[in-house]
Amino acid sequence: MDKAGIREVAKAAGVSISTVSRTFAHPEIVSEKTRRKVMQAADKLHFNISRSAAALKSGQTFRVALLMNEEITSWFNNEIFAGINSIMHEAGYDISIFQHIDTAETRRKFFVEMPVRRNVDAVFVASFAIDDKEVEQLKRINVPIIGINTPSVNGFDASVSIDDENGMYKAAQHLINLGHRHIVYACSAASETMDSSIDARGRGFIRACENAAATRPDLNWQVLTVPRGRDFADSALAALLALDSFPDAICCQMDMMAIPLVLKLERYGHRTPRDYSIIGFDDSPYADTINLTTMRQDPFAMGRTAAIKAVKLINGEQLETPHEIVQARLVLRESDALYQARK
Amino acid sequence: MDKAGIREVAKAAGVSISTVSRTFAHPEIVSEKTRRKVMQAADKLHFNISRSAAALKSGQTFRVALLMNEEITSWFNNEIFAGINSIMHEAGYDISIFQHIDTAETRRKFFVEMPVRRNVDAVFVASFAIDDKEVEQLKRINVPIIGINTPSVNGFDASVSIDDENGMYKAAQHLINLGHRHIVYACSAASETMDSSIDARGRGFIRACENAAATRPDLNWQVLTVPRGRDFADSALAALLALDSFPDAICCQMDMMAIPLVLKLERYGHRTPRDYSIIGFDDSPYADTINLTTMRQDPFAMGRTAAIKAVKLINGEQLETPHEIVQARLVLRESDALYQARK
DNA sequence: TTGAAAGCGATACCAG
DNA sequence: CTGGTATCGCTTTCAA
Repeated sequence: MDKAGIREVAKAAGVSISTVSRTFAHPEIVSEKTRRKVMQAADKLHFNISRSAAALKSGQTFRVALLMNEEITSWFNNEIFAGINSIMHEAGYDISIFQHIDTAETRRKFFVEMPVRRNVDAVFVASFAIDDKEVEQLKRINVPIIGINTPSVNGFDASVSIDDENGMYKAAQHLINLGHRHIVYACSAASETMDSSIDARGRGFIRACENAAATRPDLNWQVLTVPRGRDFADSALAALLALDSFPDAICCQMDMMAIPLVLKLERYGHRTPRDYSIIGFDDSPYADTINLTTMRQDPFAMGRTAAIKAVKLINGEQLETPHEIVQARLVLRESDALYQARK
Repeated sequence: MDKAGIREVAKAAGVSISTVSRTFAHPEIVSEKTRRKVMQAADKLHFNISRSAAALKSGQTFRVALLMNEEITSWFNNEIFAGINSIMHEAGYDISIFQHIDTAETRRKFFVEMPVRRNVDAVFVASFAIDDKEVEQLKRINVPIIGINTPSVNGFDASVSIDDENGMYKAAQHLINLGHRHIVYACSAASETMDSSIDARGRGFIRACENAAATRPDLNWQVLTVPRGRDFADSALAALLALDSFPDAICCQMDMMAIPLVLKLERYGHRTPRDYSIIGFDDSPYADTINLTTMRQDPFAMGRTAAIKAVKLINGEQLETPHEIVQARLVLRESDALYQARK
């Protein structure tokens, strides 16, 4: 019943619609008196400005896309999203989320459909690589493309990534420096359909171990890969317990691997740091509660950084440093100790 | 350089813009041949339809608002959001998130600003109460208002809520049935500025205990309230350890209270279920990992349910059951056991 | 089945 | 500082 149009407000206030428009868009160039009149009328009529109309005129959509592999309910994705939103919401943008861009089918669907059906002012790609053809398709919509933790930065207008390789290198090095002899890297298998940024962590581990092996011939290290999926941690637990000898150090691809391991290994007589050292990656919830030594990254901050870049790009500004790399930081807690031979 | 307009597509395809529009909006009423021509031209020109223009015409904004107290990074809010998004995204809507509507100031700001600046087709209110005046203000924007876990359903067009009171009643009753003598309810203080749905849990606990006390005069129960904030779990831990006698059962307001407690109490010699029973509420991450008995709720499903209602409401449909209440379910794991007198 | 034309609601340029 | 007016890109009768 109440269609609070700009016109009726104009009429009620006794001014033109141009003036009403100005009152909202550029209040400073409208006379104090007129402004008050308009505002009063607007209030009385429960007038809301139409974003769609404003968007149409301006050519912007005030909407950005966020592409991610897996679900938004994962710790990482959620933090990224919250970080992006903390900037974009203030700036007047909403976020359109595209989840599970992780199978050939959903990817195809996305890259065909999204440019046509959704309109966005920028697109964020989180944690996975898109190939050249896909970049090409995205470019058609002619808006900035910002990468977050993308394995390659090719075709992106801006990006912020954590140095996964080096982060895990440091984690492994820490374990090596503690004197450990038998180190295993526990990780879930890489996806076959996509190149995920997390895969670089394994390479960091291997590099550290290979380096060390040169001067430490007694160093025994191995990569233990378990299938992806809901219970990758249980799979790793089982695989670990089935080893010829239990390792004295475990390097985990992520905290979500490490946390269940320290909790459950205890039931099998392996207690950290008494019996083995373990290190995680992420510093995600409960890492501090269980005193897990881990590599900290701050995806919320990365989301913010990416969003700030996006806003600048949208506004046509140039970026000083379009591509940023951040380092993970070792946070020492109590799941690691100097190597001691088992009695 | 490339302004892929509907007009140039029309020209390129040799048809009118009406036909181009129809090809996208109602493909079925366009002849096969024409449709192909149009699609081809559209492809070639990298044409993307403008949502803003479509929205303007249709009167919809294809955007909904989600109001929540606290942050979206909490487990509950994140699940709710993911649930809503799983439906709304498919239906073509994006979600505008308003966080921290939890102080007098932010609330005022929100209720004044959002109706004016943002346009939405529906608004979701998650986990807190809004007062009559605020409902009034929301109603001005004249769109459906859907509540999720709102203490009152007053003024809402639809809602889905968990029965917090009864859920916690059941949790407490379970502990009582186990024969426990000394039960404490560990919770963080209610917010002073808002009525949160979670507050009902405490009432459920109290009701169960008062009931039981009638026939069980030896039952010793108490409510242990700690300040809200980052380290409420540590506060509770300290408070628990400072009690005259350690309880034989702990009933927790939520898993995020229970999980750190079981983990940390162990260091002080209290092990569950050997020394005490403990029950959580939520069934949130790691509850299963540590074998926590808890009351399960499914916020993702609640988000979906709410979203489905919203879509119907937006489309002018009537709801069979606008207001739904769901029950939490006891999931038995291994943090509870029959009461046994301490040696 | 297709085309012409009238808006949807705001913006901004150009006069006054 | 304020008022007309063309315009943004699409949707939707109404005719043909």
